[in-house]
Amino acid sequence: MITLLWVCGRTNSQSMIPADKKQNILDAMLNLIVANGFHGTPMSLVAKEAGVAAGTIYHYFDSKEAIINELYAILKQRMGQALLTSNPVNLHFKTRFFMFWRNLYHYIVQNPNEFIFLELYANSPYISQLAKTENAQFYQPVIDFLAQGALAGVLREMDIRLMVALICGSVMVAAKLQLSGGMALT
Amino acid sequence: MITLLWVCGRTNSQSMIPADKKQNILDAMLNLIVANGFHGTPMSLVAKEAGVAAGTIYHYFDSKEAIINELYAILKQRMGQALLTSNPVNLHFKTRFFMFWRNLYHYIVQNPNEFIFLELYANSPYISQLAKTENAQFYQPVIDFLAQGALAGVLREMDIRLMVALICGSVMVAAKLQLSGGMALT
Amino acid sequence: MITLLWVCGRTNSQSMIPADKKQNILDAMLNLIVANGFHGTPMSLVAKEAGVAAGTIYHYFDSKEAIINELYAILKQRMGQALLTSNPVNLHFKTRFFMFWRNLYHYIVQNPNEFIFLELYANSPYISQLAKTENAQFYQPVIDFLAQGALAGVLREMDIRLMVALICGSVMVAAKLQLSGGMALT
Amino acid sequence: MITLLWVCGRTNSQSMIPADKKQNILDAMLNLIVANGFHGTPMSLVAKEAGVAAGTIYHYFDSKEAIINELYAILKQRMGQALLTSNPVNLHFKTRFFMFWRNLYHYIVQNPNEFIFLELYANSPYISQLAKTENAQFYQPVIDFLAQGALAGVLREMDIRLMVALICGSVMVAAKLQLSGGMALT
DNA sequence: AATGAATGAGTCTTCATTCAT
DNA sequence: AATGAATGAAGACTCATTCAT
Repeated sequence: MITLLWVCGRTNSQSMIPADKKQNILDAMLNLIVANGFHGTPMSLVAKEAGVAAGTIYHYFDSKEAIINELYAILKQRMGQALLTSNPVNLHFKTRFFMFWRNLYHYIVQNPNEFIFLELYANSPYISQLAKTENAQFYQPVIDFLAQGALAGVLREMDIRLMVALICGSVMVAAKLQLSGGMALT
Repeated sequence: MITLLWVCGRTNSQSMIPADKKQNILDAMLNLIVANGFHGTPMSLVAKEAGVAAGTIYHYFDSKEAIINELYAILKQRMGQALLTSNPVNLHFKTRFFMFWRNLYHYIVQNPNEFIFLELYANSPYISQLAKTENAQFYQPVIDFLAQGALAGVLREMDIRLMVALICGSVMVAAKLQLSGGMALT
Repeated sequence: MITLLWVCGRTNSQSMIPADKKQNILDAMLNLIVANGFHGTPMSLVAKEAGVAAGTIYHYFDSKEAIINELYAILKQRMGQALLTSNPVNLHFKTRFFMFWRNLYHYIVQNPNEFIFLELYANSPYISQLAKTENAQFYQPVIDFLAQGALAGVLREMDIRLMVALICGSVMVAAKLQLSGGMALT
Repeated sequence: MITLLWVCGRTNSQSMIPADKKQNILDAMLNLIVANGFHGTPMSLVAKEAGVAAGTIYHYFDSKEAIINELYAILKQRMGQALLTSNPVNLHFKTRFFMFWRNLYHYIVQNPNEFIFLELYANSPYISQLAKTENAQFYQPVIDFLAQGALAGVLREMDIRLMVALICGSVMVAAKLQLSGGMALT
């Protein structure tokens, strides 16, 4: 007997290729966490948003925390790449400085959810202290850049780390301001 | 016969005056939330840390959320007062500017838990949007100050809000840096 | 130093005589249980409604259940007396029959809360089975009356208990109908 | 080695088909509520009685109240159907009258728990007022029947609602009497 | 690989009762 | 006698994770 039922019975997820599923899970987790926070995001909701069954998630990830950690690793790298865009080493120092500032600013404004997640993650006691240590590498490209500038005498010999903090802090707050209020930066 | 022994014989919780209990609960909540996050802080743990029974907490607060909201209101006010310390209106503008910066910096470095809580709260989806709107008054003293400077021509006519953001952002990041690393600011 | 504060400080309950307090507690329990049910009536609410402190209740009663049981005993007796009003033994049988019906009907309509409480109590698994056995005495006057009628040949020799049930059932339902709907009985 | 033990080794709940589980939960709730009342029936006990885990209940129902409401809807319908058994419209009026009486009586005597639950529910402040309004449809078949009789002149033009109340009240009390005492009705 | 029903530990909260004052 | 703060055992419900299908 031939039946068409299995055709109709196929859910969306049955036709999804595995790579899509994993990506869908990560996307769902990102958006839900930004909207509701870590603990406001039950796995059942992630499953629904990703279009898979709850149990399926555990074929791709070991645990909820594992998803979040992987998500963090991916987004951290994406942000790092964004910082280096159009910023070759051979450019003038001042040019590169503004380029960093602009790149970070645009990344945040154009990918607010990713940035909000990174901040949530960095501030959250949810993650292990180990992960926080890695966090130091977060701004490594900027650190390298500024260290180079210091050697070249452009920057005073003050603590490079403080510079990084001041720059990044100002960019973040400026970007947040635009996101929340609608003020455009020139 | 007058004796002081009864003072020692009283159990911990019985000897606490009500004001102490409420304060202990707030303190316990603050420290636990900073250590473990909102959702990593069960009421049972707050009770144990505060030295009271679980049910006792509900004589002083309506709910877990009510404790957190009250804590936020208290800390927001404390931080606001810290900003205005030694910062009379009749001082020179530049002097006041640095005073703001120093006050905020010192407040954060000396009360890291309070500051971390305020940031957690401000970034958390846990709190209502209403509370977030009130949050705007957070930096009101700084806003007022800068607006005044703008009128006096010391500051360019750029958006005051951006200034506030840049200043506060830089202070926060600098303070965070000191807290995490041990770098002293001069 | 003379102070008037103690005058103002006196709460209502301080000036209450004990008999009043006990009565207030019973009244509060009755009305609250009718409105909210046994389990919807916390002792704290009874205390507030009665105008006494929570702990005070335990000077007059052993427990919540004890209050309810005492309340039941009182109301059962009041209803029994209402049934016998203007119903002397020497009246004509038929007259007495209608008098029972009327008395019960009026009692219910005029004291709906008391009647509702008696029904709640009788139907509730809250009370012990022991109390339910005593419940049989509930309609004892009516039973006695009907038994007498049976002997006199006015009533057929059918089960007196069935008669009681039929009469009481009809009265109750009729009274409930009036209470809920506004239909007057002639 | 082939063994049949795995059949026995299956736990109870795993071998249950979903329909059974839902039914078991409803059955457990019915019996426990009749025995202990609404508030004397914790979900943990329902779970144990139904042979499922506590959390499982919440796959089939939204809340404790939802179970109770669904139970009520089911039992109300069952009782309504019982009333109409062997009671076609074309029968003689008097015959139908007795049939109603007998049907209700037998339903109550044969399904005492169901009936007790229906009464508990109807009298309980546990349920919403909305549900109580629907309750009016409870005796709709009887109301319709009596209205028809009134038109036909068999019944005096007295309030149909009173009639319904009197009949139902008498049946209920008679049935209760039998259930409690062992008196048989002829 | 995919499902989703099932689990049960853990959460916030309520409340009858006690007891120091 | 009276107070009401304090207690802590339960209660309803959630949710990360497992596992038979």
